[in-house]
Parts: sequence; C-alpha cells; structure tokens
Amino acid sequence: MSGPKETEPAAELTYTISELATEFGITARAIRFYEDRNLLQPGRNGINRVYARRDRGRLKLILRGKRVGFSLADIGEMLDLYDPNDEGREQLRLTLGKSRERLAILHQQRRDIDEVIAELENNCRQISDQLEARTNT
Amino acid sequence: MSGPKETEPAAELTYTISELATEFGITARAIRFYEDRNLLQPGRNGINRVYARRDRGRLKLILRGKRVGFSLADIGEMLDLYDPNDEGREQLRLTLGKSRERLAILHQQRRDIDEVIAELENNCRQISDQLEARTNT
DNA sequence: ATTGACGTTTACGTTAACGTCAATTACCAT
DNA sequence: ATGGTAATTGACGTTAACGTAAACGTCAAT
Repeated sequence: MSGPKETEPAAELTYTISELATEFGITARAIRFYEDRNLLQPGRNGINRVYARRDRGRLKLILRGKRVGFSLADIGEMLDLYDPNDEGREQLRLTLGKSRERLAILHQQRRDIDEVIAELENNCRQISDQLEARTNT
Repeated sequence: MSGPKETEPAAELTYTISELATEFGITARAIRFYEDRNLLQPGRNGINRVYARRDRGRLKLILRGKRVGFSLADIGEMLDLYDPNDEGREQLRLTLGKSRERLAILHQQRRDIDEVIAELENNCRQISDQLEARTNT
C-alpha cells in the first residue's frame, strides 16, 4: 500500500489517451491496440490510462516506424533495442546483432527511396517541360 | 491491321512467370495478384502469361515500392505517373500534382529513415562501447 | 499412355492493423 | 439525482496482400 495521496511529487506531466490521439492524428483505439501489442505500457489512474513522456516518446517512434513501412512486430523489436536496460554481455551482443540487421534493412530502404525520388523528380521535370513547351490555351 | 505474323521481329526477350518469381524471390501467386490489381498486364501465349522487359521493369518498381512501405494501391498510382502516355494538358497537370504529393511523402519518409538510422547507430555505438569497456570473461 | 513439371482459374483461408459498435463505468456540472 | 462527456473492455467486422488447396490443361520425355 503506497500512501493514499502524499503531497503529489511534481505533477509529472502526463497525457490522456485522447490528448495523444489528437496530437498525433490517430485514434484512441489505435493507441490501445499498440498497448495490446506491448508497444506501450501506460500507467493507470484507477481504470484510466495515464501516459508519461516516455510513452509519448515511444508512440512517436511507433508512428515513425510505421511511416517507414515497418510492421508493429518489427517496431516492437526496435523499441526493445532502444531500451538501455541492464543486459548481460550475451544480451548486449544479441541486441547489437539485431540492431545491425535492422540498420542493413534501413540502409536498403534509403537506397530504394532515393531511387524512387530520383525517378519521380525526373518525371516531374519532363512533364513540366512538356507543359512549358506548349504554353498555349 | 498489323501483319499477322511477319517474320518474327527479334525474339523480343520475354520471361515466364516462374522465371520472374525466382529472380525476384517472390511467388507466382504474388505476381498474378499484382496483375489482378492491374499493376501488370503481361501478354499471353495461348493461356500462358508472357512477360516482356517492360513488365519486368514494372515488377521491379512494385517490389521497390513495397520495400519502402507503400500499398499496392499507392504503387499503382505511382506506376501510372511513370507512364509517358500521351496525355492532354489537364491530365499532365493532374499527374504533376500527384507526383508532387508523392514526392512530399517520399521526402518525409527519407527524413524518418534518417532519424531512425541515426538513433540506431547511436545505440550500436553505445552498446559496443559497453562491450569494449568490460573486455573481460 | 503415363508421368511430371509448369501453368491456369476459382475459391476459401490467414494475418495484420485497426474500425465499429455495445455495454459499462467514472466524473463533473447542473 | 441527472445528464453529459470521456474512458474502458469485449467482441465482431473489415481491408490488404497474399497463401493454400482443388481441379484441370499441356507439352516434353519416358
């Protein structure tokens, strides 16, 4: 039993689920779903979820990961990679390995994106050229 | 009417579905599915599908798009953007607009990826530092 | 004629990532 | 007490992107 309500430390700066939802332009359902997949572990005020800076940060990473095309499972792994928890040497090695695998994939994606961008920009140029060429009508 | 079969031009260099499948490391089912979604329109030799260089190129673009996290619908739009078909001015403007929207998204993804890469590399460094620090056992 | 190795179509199954209710519960203001 | 608003927990629905199985055609080699 931790004191019922000792002079509240420092207000801690937290968020409600709908605050985060509107801030990031997603639904509360999605946020709960991420929790279901263990990507978030918010605290509780009674029955209500309470998100701290850490949770907000994680959510940000989740959404970034999604934009980049990763699955929630992938993102879960990556989030674990970020955690600076006290691992043993073996665990550290493992994490390092996985991190490098991820990095390889990420670099590949970077190349892919760069190529796609190049092609599309090329295309844009051609089109605008065509449009300029016949500056009629 | 273009001659029915004038002395076969130059063998045209084509591919079978399984050739493409193994070359790109995907299943024939996937390739047929892309056709179903109108991302590919291979020719036919009787009932069998015949893929030409153009189709192969499109497939390449499709897979690249997937690696980057786009949906097949998105990819479909982008493929259309590539086609240098004889559009009217209005169509050209429209295409140019869509292309630019896509480019905006792509640039955002690039930023996202760069950030993720930076963070992960940072992480890797920290971990390997930790490992070096205690070069025991 | 048969056996395989492909290829085709049709159709149902599957997984991921939520959306969409429905039924409650908590809390605040009137 | 009553209404209104935000949250919560199921539970079922949905869309995307194929997987998988069934059933059949085909052509070369045995």
